[in-house]
Amino acid sequence: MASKPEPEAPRPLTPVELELMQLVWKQGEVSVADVLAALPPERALAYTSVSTVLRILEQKGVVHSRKQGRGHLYSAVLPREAYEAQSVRHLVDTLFSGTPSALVARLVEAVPLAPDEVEQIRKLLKAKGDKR
Amino acid sequence: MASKPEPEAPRPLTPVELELMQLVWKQGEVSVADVLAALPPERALAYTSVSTVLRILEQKGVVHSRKQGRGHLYSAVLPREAYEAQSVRHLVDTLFSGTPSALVARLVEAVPLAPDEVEQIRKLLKAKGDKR
DNA sequence: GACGACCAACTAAGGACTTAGTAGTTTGCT
DNA sequence: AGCAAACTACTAAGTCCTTAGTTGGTCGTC
Repeated sequence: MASKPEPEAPRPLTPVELELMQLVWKQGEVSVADVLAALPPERALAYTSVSTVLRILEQKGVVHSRKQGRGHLYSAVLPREAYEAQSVRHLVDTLFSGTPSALVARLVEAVPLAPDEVEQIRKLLKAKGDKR
Repeated sequence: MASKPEPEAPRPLTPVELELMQLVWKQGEVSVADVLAALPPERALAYTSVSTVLRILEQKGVVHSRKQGRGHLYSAVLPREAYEAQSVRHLVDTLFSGTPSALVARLVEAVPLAPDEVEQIRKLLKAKGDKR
């Protein structure tokens, strides 16, 4: 059978995994050294730690690696947008009983919104509203 | 000094903790048996497991307990709205570089929005926009 | 062809999370 | 007062997460 490739348990990324993924998403294809260099100076992880986390991310199917010279180059399999979508959905489902407007309600009251942010959101809705 | 009561490390709730908190928030003041009874039938946790998690939540300062008859009654210290706000802020900060509209953009494209949901959100924005 | 630098895989240790058992205490009832 | 049921605190086992060391392989250079 095996008709569907199985989205393979979209488990949320752990904090460190997310931290490194941010850099992978930003840079496209990276070596361990690249990631290490891109980390803020106060975040002094060991080379082997970064290497281990990247390997775990590969096991989880979040990144892919190809051999290059001495080492490997890692690149994202899971696009950033997909992970963002998955995270938002998860939050709506677990905390806002599946009601997106409840999330937005909390957002506008809990986060200081600049006027242009409000305008931005309004445009998004307009586009959505018109499209149906 | 001790001028501020310290929001005492708003660490995110773990999955089980959140699951039980949903029931505490819904029911107001609950015993272990209440929580156990409110769990869906397919979620067969042992009495002692629920008891343990509630005790942990108390240690973390998320709930408060008072003695009542044989056992304890637990009630939320952290209001649901506060936790919702904290969660949304966390998501905006970690994944959307502090840009709320980016979250909403992802939301409207990733979650199927009913027309009245769109209308709901629009009203929220209107209220916000007018207020400034 | 050997050496030094770089790199990956394995391993490990400490902590947190989940689940639940055991043992001992409290309570209500007879 | 004594017993059974209910309840709590302690404890523990298994898993995952985070961090990093060790070991052994690979590559470019002399």
